[in-house]
Amino acid sequence: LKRLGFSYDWTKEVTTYEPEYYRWNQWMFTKMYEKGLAYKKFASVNWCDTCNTVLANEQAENGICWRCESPVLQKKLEQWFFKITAYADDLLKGHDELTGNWPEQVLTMQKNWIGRSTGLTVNFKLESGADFPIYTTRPDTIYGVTFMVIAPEHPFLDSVKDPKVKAFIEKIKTQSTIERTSEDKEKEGIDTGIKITNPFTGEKVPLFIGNFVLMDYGTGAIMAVPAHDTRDFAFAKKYSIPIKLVIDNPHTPIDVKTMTEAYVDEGVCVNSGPFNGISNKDAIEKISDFCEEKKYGKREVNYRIRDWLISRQRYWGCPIPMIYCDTCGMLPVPEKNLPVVLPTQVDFKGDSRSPLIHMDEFLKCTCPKCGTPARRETDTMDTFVDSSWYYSKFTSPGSKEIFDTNAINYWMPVDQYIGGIEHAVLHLLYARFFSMVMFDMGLLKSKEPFNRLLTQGMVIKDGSKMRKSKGNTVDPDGIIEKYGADTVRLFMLFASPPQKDLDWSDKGVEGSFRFIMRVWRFIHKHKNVYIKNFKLDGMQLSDTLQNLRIELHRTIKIVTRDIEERAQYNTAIARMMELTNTLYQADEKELATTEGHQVLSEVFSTFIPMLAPFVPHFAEELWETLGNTVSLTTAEWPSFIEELTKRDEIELVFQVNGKIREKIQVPADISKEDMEKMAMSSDRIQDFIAGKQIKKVIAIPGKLVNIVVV
RNA sequence: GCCGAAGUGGUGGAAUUGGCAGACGCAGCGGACUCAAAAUCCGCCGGGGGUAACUCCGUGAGGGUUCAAGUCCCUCCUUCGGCACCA
Repeated sequence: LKRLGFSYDWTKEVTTYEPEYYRWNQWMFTKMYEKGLAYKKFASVNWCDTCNTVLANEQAENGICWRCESPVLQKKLEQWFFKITAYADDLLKGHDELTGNWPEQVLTMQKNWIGRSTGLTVNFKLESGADFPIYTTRPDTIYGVTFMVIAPEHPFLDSVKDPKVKAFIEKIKTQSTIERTSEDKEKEGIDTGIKITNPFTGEKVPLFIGNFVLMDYGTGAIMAVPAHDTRDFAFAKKYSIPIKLVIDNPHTPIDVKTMTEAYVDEGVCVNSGPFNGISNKDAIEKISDFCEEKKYGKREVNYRIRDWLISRQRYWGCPIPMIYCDTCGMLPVPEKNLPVVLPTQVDFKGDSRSPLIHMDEFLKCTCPKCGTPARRETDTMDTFVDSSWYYSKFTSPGSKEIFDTNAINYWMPVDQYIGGIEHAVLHLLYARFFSMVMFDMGLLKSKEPFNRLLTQGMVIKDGSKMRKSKGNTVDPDGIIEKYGADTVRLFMLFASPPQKDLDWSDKGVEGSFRFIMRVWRFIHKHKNVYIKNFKLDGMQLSDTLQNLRIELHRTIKIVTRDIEERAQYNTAIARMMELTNTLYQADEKELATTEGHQVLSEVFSTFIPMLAPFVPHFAEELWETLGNTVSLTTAEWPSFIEELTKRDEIELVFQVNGKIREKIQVPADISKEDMEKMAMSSDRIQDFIAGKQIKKVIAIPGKLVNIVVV
């Protein structure tokens, strides 16, 4: 990083493994515990056997551990969670603010991950008269229910006696996540013999256990409408369950007997009691109203996102600051006793458990309430907790409180954040959640942590992402040795826009080196003409010099926009290469005049600062060569004169029927009428329109004239 | 299956709101300089036809809108990414 000349402010460095940093993790945790945003629950969780720890949903990618790529199992364990679901709506609403400044792709991924759906929770009835609640987003199909399905893990099934049913439940429970969600997942189920009553129709339908119903979404049980749901249809066919049509295709009526797949499109309600004849779209609202009036159930919002499981059975991490007392129960460590320091003198026993469990000096403590012996929580926090708020700690790394108020209000939110797309539903979601929690605690003045986000592409080498663990990295030292650090910087920025993936190749690195050397030679050749306080006001310039000035100001404008607004550095560099080409093509005799010296002085005093962010060492050296004594790092970014970004003459294009037939040079301020006249009087245009009828003439000022003939 | 992004010369990639497709590089070809080479400077560089002026075609494929489409709309193909029994 140092050889490449990156400008980090190391006085703001923070280190997440230092107790002085992670004490604030613990402080945040206790605050969140007080607010009910951190809680412990016994739940089925993702477990990685290789890492010997649980994982968050976001970290169990397709049933594979994100760190070691081994299959994830489900285990029932008591674990700590952050209640990110309480912020699901805020996280979604915040997207409005981010639209345009965050890549659409990231917003979409987060939106899908949060997975908000609106529907109806309906209480079906057991024979005992007790409620059997289900969740549906398709109230319009409720008259078509022919069976019900419940998740194998559902506690409702604990009382089931039938040995065949019990055996089925055990079989499904032992399957791994991958087995249960594999590609050729066959829907499997068994009839419990229990009958459930549909409050809308009074019909009694069988209750099945199904491997495809998820315990932790909705109520863990569903109503099944085979006529209008693909999964229900397949299940009904397999177990010979009746199918009842309640939405008909208004164009070609459906015959239930000959149906080969569920009808999932829009249509008209049939067999639906009072709702017959209306469109199913209207029926969604009408049936929901009816349901609420009759007190069968109520409208509800559900989310796909799960609470963030943050406990880890890893030793290396920030200890969760909780104490267990036999008399007082579970208590957070009081603020004055923070941080709970992770012991670094540890003895790894070689078993799968955290060494903290064997360390009495860590484990044993006194209850902060009653003073009797108690023990500490031995789980540590997910490392993603550290990175969920570090950006705000950068504002005041040494502060006694979590943040220095003035500093945090000055710096936050982050103007420009940069990261990989792989963090779309991991770090970027967690960081937004934390930022919102900190906002609600009054720590931050903005809800969103990052105003603008740029997701840079991956660097690909030999077909896969360049990474240390793959061993396909390219060391820049070789190229630095040969061409210098600035060439490496320039080349990488010039190769492609930062958002795009880049297939690494050093082909073309010569071009960047050549450009730098071209600039070097030109400036050294003319360094003696440089006037510090040049004065171009009121000077009459020759066409060549005026043109050079215009090119300069256009370049400043474009480069400024490419950096500030577009983050497209390759085109900024291309533009500076063009300016260099113009300099080389300028008449040496004209450059040697007094006016020429003035113009060159303007060029040098703006071009070099423009180069500085790309090639800082090189620019600094040239700057000094010109006799400047103050470093470029404190120089102002060059400004441009808008008037000088406009050319006096422009090239006008004449088209006949959309095809270019002639190009001519005209004054830039030519009127629309004159443009048309010139086009009409052109000999070449006349050749093309002679004897034809002119239908239309389109003139776009400053651009072209198109004559439409038939 | 659903959602999203992308597809432009030999090659990396350009192209404000629809307005000259291929900027700027790399590779290649030619010229100048040199005893020669390197470096440098200058020029050419999508395809077909034509001696030439010029002309026709061309942004994954096929349609459409428009005076005008790489850009907008529809259908499809390919690649990459995300979600994936979410009821």
